[in-house]
Amino acid sequence: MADASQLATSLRRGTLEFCVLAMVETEDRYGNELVRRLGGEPGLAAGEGTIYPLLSRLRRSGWLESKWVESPSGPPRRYYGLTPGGRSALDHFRAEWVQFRQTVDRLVGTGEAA
Amino acid sequence: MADASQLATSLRRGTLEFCVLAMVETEDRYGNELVRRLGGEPGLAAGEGTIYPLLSRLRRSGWLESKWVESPSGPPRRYYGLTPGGRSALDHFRAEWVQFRQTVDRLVGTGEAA
DNA sequence: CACAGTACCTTGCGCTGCAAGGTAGGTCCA
DNA sequence: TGGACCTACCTTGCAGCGCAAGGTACTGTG
Repeated sequence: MADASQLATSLRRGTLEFCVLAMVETEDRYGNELVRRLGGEPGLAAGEGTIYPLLSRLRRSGWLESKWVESPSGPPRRYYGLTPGGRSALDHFRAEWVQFRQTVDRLVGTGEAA
Repeated sequence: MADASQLATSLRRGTLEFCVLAMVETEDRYGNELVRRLGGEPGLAAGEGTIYPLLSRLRRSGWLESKWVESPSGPPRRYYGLTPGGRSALDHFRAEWVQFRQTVDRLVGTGEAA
């Protein structure tokens, strides 16, 4: 039911989309680039089958906008950028995340007050 | 898609079960008690429809054990306690959580190190 | 006895992450 | 030219979890 990989998967839920928003906050990025970058993040690695549907959802939600850009070598890329709505959603998440993190730290005790 | 309540719901995913494990770590507790206690935790409030199936899953996983205890007033209660397997799962989660939390903090930037 | 309160559980749904499969354009080299 | 390989995009079907809503049963009170 919840072995090591399942654990990481469950933790990702609901957080991944905001990590993606944060990654395109300062600079436009394209799908495959995000897959590679997330692959290097411990606990957040996600494949194409996760990222592409996620990007589509965020686009439909009006949080991301995209534009096609020719690649210097290879097929064209769809670059994603943050919309004003996406920025405010990200800000909202940041506030919620801080509170959530504190609650979990206090409840499960990260080991400092055991 | 992901408004305020949806956001909190998604964050809960995968974390709630370990918060429950932590809550019965030092003392046996029963279902309704856990529902009430979680109700007071910001970002973790969960109803009966969430907690009871969760407790059943944890029991089937061998992480929790339960015993029926007569109540001084009202129907009997099913008290839950941590098994050795549950304790090791909780320890595993603690390690995973710290890493995950750090990754998210770094990626989305909680504002302190922006 | 009816009613309210406590405590347990189940059903059906929606959302999300994922593995697997599929399309198409570009590059390289023989 | 043609085939192999890479890049980059997207879709389908499945599984798990949280949840609202609905349901059962026991206890105490007026």
